[in-house]
Amino acid sequence: MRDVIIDLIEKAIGEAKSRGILPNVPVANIELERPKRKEHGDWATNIALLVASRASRPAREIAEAIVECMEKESQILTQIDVAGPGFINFRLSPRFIRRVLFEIHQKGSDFGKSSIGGGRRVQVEFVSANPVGPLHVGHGRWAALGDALANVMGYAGYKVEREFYINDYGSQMEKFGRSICSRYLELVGKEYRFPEDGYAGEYIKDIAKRIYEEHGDALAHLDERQLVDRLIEMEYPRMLESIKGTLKRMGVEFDVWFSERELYRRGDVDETLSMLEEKGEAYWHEGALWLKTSSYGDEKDRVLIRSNGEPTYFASDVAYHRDKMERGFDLVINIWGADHHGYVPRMKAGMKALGYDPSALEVILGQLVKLYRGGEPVTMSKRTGEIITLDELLDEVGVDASRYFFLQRSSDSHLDFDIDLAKKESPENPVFYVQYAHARICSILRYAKEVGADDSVPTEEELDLLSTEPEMDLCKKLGELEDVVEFCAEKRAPHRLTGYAEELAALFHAFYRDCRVISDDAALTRARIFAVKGVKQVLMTVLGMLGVSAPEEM
RNA sequence: GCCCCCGUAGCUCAACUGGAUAGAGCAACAGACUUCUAAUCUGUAGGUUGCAGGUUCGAGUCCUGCCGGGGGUGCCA
Repeated sequence: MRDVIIDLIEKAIGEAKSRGILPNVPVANIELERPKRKEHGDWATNIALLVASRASRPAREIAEAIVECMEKESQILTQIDVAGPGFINFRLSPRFIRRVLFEIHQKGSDFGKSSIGGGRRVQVEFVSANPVGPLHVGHGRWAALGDALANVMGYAGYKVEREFYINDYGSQMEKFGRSICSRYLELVGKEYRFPEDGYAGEYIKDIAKRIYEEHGDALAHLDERQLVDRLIEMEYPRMLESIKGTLKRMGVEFDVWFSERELYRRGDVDETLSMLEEKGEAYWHEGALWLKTSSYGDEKDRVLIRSNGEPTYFASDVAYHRDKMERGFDLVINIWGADHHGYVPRMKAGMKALGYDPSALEVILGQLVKLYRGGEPVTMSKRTGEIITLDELLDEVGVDASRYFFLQRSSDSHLDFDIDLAKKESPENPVFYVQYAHARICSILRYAKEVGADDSVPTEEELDLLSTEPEMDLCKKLGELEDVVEFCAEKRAPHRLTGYAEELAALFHAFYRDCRVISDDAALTRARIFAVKGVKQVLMTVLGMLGVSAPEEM
């Protein structure tokens, strides 16, 4: 659609130049946009304004010249106007607008797909929580975001893989083991100092209690090192399973669970580090191995191997990203919490040091989530007195509302999550508003079946009966899906999907009020059932990308 | 100190990356149920886009400097 009009404009400009009514100046890329105001038509371009400054002639004059030379394409366009300072506004023919319904009918769930991604292979790595504790609410936001982004990019023609990186190696694991060890020995009645930076959460005590119940004091004879290792090996897989369970419950499925240990086991870390050393990108200083990240835009060089011989998290991360690149992804997207923001230049520098294009790595930094209940911020769980876990939130407000709320805002602004609102089953709650539109459509279709209404595909002439404003608005909005998908994919901004869903739902509800679907007029009924089915399909598609269910009845 | 993000209606946010009269939802106020789901709809009101400059045909958007909020600035992850 867009391309067709752009093509017409290009031809018109060429024609105007050859007729000499347009000065022969270079013309920038033609941009078409959907005007905010209805009076400005269905599409508009500012090309005359851009040309005007180069040609030093009034923009309106340029615009007139372009319109003058435009073919009158009556099939698609009914009106071309010059407006305001020199915009050219296009109005689509009603028949063309309604045709979207045939397209939806034909393509089904493929309607809205775009090929803008060109089949490029993209990996989205997200959540990647340390398996040392339950997921918290912030992880929920990244889960919803990463999953929806992967969905929408898939729709936009990318080949997307979802990956979870498991930090099952190093100091976090050690801390986890020592924390449990301490709680366990406490139960056994042995003296053991709780690690200074250990995990203080109640869940650690629960784990220790369970171990005590299962094993009694049978483990207490082990020396500290053995015991900690034993506890790590026993408990981190369980924690990981529980994390997987929570994510699954949210409807998030990963293609790959990538283990940090595996990197070490395969020798990837050593190999990567010696490679960097050989290339002269890493050097030894004061007993530690440093990567020359400062020569690639980082503030200073970073340590890969500490002077105590232990590799840093950064070391395995460099190896990990090398592995990602070697797997042949064209683009790798990492979703990190905003507190990792200082880590971005370091990682990008790491990419350069390895010899990869740092623009193949994109990092989305997500801002934090604040929960509100009764207008008051909530930080702690009433039940446990600790940070609210994702599972608790899912218990309270459900998966649909959680996912929808997590996705409502741009990832780079703070999210205020109103628990009371998310639970409300009323139109103030956007999840219910959108889902209700879908349920209402299902109800209409059930009724249609009940009264034996003819729901066969209408002819184009019958579809012409959809001529009122609510009907046309609805069709126009349906036609925007592909644009929305492309925007969300290219800007990595799936939150715009929620806005689109709400707009579509609002137009449907307005249509519902003004246009009775099942009536005595068989042709009109056919046309309207067809329209309503189109809306249903698009709502399903959008809710599907958001990971929110589309209920048949509510 | 330096770096990054944010600041738009009472509240939560948009604004298609520089376009036309800055838009939605909620809350407020006034209306609409012989109806395919009123879990809905219609209307009214609400603004010096944090402040001050600058760039140009045109700025919420770009540049500079302030102010306020958040995050970062480890041989932590």
